[in-house]
Amino acid sequence: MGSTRKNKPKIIVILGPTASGKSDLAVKLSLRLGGEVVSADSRQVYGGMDIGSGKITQEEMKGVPHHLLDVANPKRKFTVVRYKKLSEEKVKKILKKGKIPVVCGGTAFYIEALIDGITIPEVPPDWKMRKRLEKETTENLYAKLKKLDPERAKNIDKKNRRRLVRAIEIVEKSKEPVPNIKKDSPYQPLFLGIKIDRERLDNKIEKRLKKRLNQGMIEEVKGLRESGVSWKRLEEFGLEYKWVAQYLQNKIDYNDMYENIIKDTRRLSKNQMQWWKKDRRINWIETCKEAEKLTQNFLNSP
RNA sequence: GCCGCGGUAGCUCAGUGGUAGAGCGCUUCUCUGAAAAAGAAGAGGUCGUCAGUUCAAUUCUGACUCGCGGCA
Repeated sequence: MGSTRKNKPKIIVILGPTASGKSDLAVKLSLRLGGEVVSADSRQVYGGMDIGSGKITQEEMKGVPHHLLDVANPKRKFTVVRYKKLSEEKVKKILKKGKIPVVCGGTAFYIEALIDGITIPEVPPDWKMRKRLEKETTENLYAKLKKLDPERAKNIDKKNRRRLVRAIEIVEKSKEPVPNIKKDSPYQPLFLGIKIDRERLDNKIEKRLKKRLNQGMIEEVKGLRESGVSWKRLEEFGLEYKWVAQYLQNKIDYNDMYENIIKDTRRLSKNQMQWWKKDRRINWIETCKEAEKLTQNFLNSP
């Protein structure tokens, strides 16, 4: 394993909680070392969702190419598998040009799919089947899975309906048990995690929300609705889109919208950290200098 | 000053004559085509204070105290 590792292409990953300043760092590093940014953000893949998802602007890119932004239509569902496929293609192209891919984003699952090369069963979602299964009680779903695939039933979260439905879907469509998850990274990654204390992050979250509201975030959501994105769909995107959609439907007042966005964003940042805190590969950095130093050492090493 | 309503978990509030619950927050955790998604577990309360009735009071009674509203 150690010997093949050297042949793997180098890739840089910038991660961190929402509002921690990942995009800026990605641009800075890319300029310094000739990199191109591959976004890893489950909402920024959608066109038209700019302000609410905090998409980097043309100006902020400072000429650094950015990928995996605006590659999907918000009316349709985009999934990890699609992300994995598209991002792998982009990374390959960037490497071919002799540039360094800089993966940057807050969607841990997407990063894992790309960097760790996890295999996801080749069974596309069957929404009709899911709708049917949704009607069953959680206990029934679990019993059903236990019968179909006792192995998977052993370690699945028994009360998580969404997971149960997916597992049943895999078994029923593929006629085979859910395969064990496999991880096989095709890359040699350097993980840079942005370290920021709770209080400072909370301040940034609130400041950022105010900025987005000033930039016309509410108008953006209104525009999406007018272009045919349903309220239900908007609410699925969560956070800004969910609460602004409720506000626009007069379900909640402005203040509740504001507070709920703050609340959910804080919760999100905690959940993101939960995902990463056990990953020993991540270098937690506080300054740009540290990042540059680590990057340089990484690129100079064999 | 009088009348009314209220004081229960960090917050908003349920509730019961046999020492208590929910939602949110908080802590910890999971993660196999929705992942900013979907879930799990846990820690928090001498039920405003004092006294009375009672085998037993957070629950009934009284006084006090604090908050809110109304009348003076």
